Amino acid sequence: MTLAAPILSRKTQIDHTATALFRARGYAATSMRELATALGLEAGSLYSHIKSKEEILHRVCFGLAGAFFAGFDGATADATASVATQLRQAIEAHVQVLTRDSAASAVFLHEWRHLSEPARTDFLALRDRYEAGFRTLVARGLATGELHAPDAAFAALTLLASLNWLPSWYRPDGKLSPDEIAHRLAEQLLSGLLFSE
Amino acid sequence: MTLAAPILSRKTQIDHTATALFRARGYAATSMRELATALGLEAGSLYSHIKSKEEILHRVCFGLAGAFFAGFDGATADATASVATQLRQAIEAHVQVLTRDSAASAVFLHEWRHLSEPARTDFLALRDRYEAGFRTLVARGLATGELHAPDAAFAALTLLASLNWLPSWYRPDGKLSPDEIAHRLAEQLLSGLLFSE
DNA sequence: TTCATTTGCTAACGAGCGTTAGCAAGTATA
DNA sequence: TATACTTGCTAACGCTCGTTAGCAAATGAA
Repeated sequence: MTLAAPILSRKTQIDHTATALFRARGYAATSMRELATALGLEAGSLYSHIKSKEEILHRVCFGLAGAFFAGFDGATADATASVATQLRQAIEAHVQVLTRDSAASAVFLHEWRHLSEPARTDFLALRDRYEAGFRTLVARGLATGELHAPDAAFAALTLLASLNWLPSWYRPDGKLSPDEIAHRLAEQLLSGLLFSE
Repeated sequence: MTLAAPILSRKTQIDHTATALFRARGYAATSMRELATALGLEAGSLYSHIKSKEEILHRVCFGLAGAFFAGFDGATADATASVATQLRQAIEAHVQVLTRDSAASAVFLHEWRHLSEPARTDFLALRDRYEAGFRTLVARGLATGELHAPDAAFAALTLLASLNWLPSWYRPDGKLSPDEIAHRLAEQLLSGLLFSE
């Protein structure tokens, strides 16, 4: 019997390290040689595990899209809940993904533009579909009278905007826990949408 | 007498075109040859007008910082106005800068990381000083009881986050005018901060 | 033991990068 | 007309880029 197998496969290690570098320096400004050095390898060795630099970016972007969708679906699964409750849970789920993997989130939010076609178009379609989920939720809230806003699309965009800036300042060792951040964000954003709190 | 001098100096044209490219492709992924081609020049010719690629980025980032400060100072000049009014005007001023020069704003918000030291540190200090202006305004509002929030710093950060996502989706030919956008954003964000509207 | 797989190395490729030097034409000033 | 400045060109520099080929050592399965 050998020692325990590595917890993470080499490929996964590459993805994680690359994500951190892409976040810190940007995709275009991160070289494969930097990435290899960060992993204690030579540049050429990376290609025993991956096919290309862009493949890593692709995996990170689409992987996180999946995480966001899973969170949203979970938050809105209970159709008997009020729209306000569903929206609050969707916000909290979104924030949980952002904080659980903030580096990947930053890449997801900012580096997707370096995907080449057709991946780039596919990605934007996915992102739009996700935003549409929030849009629809807000629109339903307006219809039932639970929420107030001049325009559902505008309100949904602003809401996601507040959330998506989070990876720019969130630090895992900050004084607020992810749950507290999620709760406060939901509170601050919804009390602007809800009739009298 | 010659014809009217060019409205924009060659240097300014370079800055504008570079800003658009930096926004669309990112600083690192924009080559000087691309920039030259977009201006109908050869790459080497750029250096009759500028000293380096980074010099352009520096001018864009610090120029916009100046614009943001000017807007904020104008919005908060009247010390007799209520804090809520000052904050609303500061939001509107911020949005006006973001919409008036949305490409430069996007560069300001996302590409500053490619500044090398010491410019990068100087830039971050400037940005923090600007955010502190909002932080202080919100804190004063909490003190006077005009605003409610669990934490001034957190509220200010969320507020700016909502605004700063704007260059990601704003289109000058969209259905909402900059003024309408500014007004709606201020309304949506403040009605979450103000006691009963 | 034999064979295939995994993992990593060295060396090199063609390409593109930011930038510079040196030159030439046009324009403004004297 | 002479002088200086502006603007732009061509050609090239040293460098770094992503990626590949070929080889070697270690590992696991048969």
